[in-house]
Amino acid sequence: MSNKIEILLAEDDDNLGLLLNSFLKAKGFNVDLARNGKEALDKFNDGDYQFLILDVMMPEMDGFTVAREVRNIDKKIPILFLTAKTMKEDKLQGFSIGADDYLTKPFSMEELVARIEAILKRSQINDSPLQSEYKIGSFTFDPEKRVISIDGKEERLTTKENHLLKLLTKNKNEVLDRQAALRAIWGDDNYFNGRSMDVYIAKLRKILKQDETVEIMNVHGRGFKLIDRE
Amino acid sequence: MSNKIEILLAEDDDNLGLLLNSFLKAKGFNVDLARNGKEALDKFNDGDYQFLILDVMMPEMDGFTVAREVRNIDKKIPILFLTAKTMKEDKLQGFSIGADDYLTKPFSMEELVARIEAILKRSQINDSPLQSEYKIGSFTFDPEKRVISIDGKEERLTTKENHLLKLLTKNKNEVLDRQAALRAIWGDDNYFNGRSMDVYIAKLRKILKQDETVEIMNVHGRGFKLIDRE
DNA sequence: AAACCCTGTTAAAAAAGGTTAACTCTCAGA
DNA sequence: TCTGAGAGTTAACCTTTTTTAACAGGGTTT
Repeated sequence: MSNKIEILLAEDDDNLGLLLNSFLKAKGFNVDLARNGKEALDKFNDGDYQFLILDVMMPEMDGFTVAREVRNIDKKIPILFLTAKTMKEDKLQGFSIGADDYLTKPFSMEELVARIEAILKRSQINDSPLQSEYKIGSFTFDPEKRVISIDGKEERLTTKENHLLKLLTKNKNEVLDRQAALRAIWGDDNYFNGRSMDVYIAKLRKILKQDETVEIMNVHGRGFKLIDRE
Repeated sequence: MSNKIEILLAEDDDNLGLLLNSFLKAKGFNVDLARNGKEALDKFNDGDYQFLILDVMMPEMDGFTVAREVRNIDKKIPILFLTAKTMKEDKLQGFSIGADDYLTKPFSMEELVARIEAILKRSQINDSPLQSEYKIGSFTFDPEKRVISIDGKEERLTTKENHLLKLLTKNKNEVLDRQAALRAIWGDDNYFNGRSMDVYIAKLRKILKQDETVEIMNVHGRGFKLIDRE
């Protein structure tokens, strides 16, 4: 774990992809390259990125679709779109999804970096998620280590427990959409995965019971809300 | 839950949005940023804000429309509009909807804060809803916790019960418009949702029966009125 | 007062969620 | 290779929440 910004770059054109990759790395970012939308989404769900650069046109899943999925579970992460087209409609669609910026190919490397830094400057001021540890009531939760601790006692979390708690935590005091969580963790929101998730909610509740000010509340038909009255 | 003023800021221009967001946070407000009108309305219906700042021109749903919907269920919450245009007509329309103030872009951050504080000073004098708890007769209702209590006895409310009671409470001793409530809670005011709401009214009445001075009264063809003779 | 729409209430059905335990699978260590 | 622990899923059963149905009144209008 360095303290560098983790960027997820989704670009299907290998020439451009690798070029951007090495350039951004040289500029001091940590870059992870995905070659299509599906891969990008998978990586996002697994990892813990601070920035997304998405090509709009990609095989498997286009950039907008990726962004929509991402926005369901993370309202704040900056997203920058790359597109070959100048189309206004695309632009509008992008912004309505919650794009932070937009770059039309071809563009210069310097311009890209400038945009990234501008966005980071704006967004970093308030919420700097540059730490891998989160506070939940008097718990400390480290999704990287997959450990939650209270009063010095550490508890190891399983992959699924960890992932679910991470999503809840990112959406602390807001509703985590049920379907979105299922797609992010299980990849599919069928009936059985739903039941499985409920089982994990029960497990997490058992852990969180140690602090009265913390609670996972159900919002019927919508999802769950991690409440922290600390 | 802090004791800061909760501001809902609806602004589609990310540059301005994030700038305002961080500036207002620095000034000691709690700010929630919505990127379009629809999102703003959803957040408003979910949350519990004390102040609205609405950009007039936004995708999905413009600021005026948001304000109209909001005013249907909350007559008092201060609304400040932001607009790029100097148009008098807009201004008039804004005020006719019930705007408390109006700011034309570009404006200075200081000016915005000054206006906000002026409005708050005016409105706070009468009703200070700076607590998340409401009094209804001898009940205490906490919509955040989804709990209503009397004589030390707590009762948990379901999502729908809670939402409906919250709307009634915000409109205590005033008529809560039927259609408006349906749109806010169910998203749609069709026949069945209407009947469903009536069922919830019955449930709430059963709870509120414990205090003689409290009553949910029907206003034929218009809606319901939570009466508190305390 | 007849017709019509709106509301009140209760019960039943349906959908969603909570919990526990059994079952399956995988993978590491004997 | 066998065994057992740990992780995850499925099953079963139960409770809660929400919707729909059914029936009974009220209020309004003509």
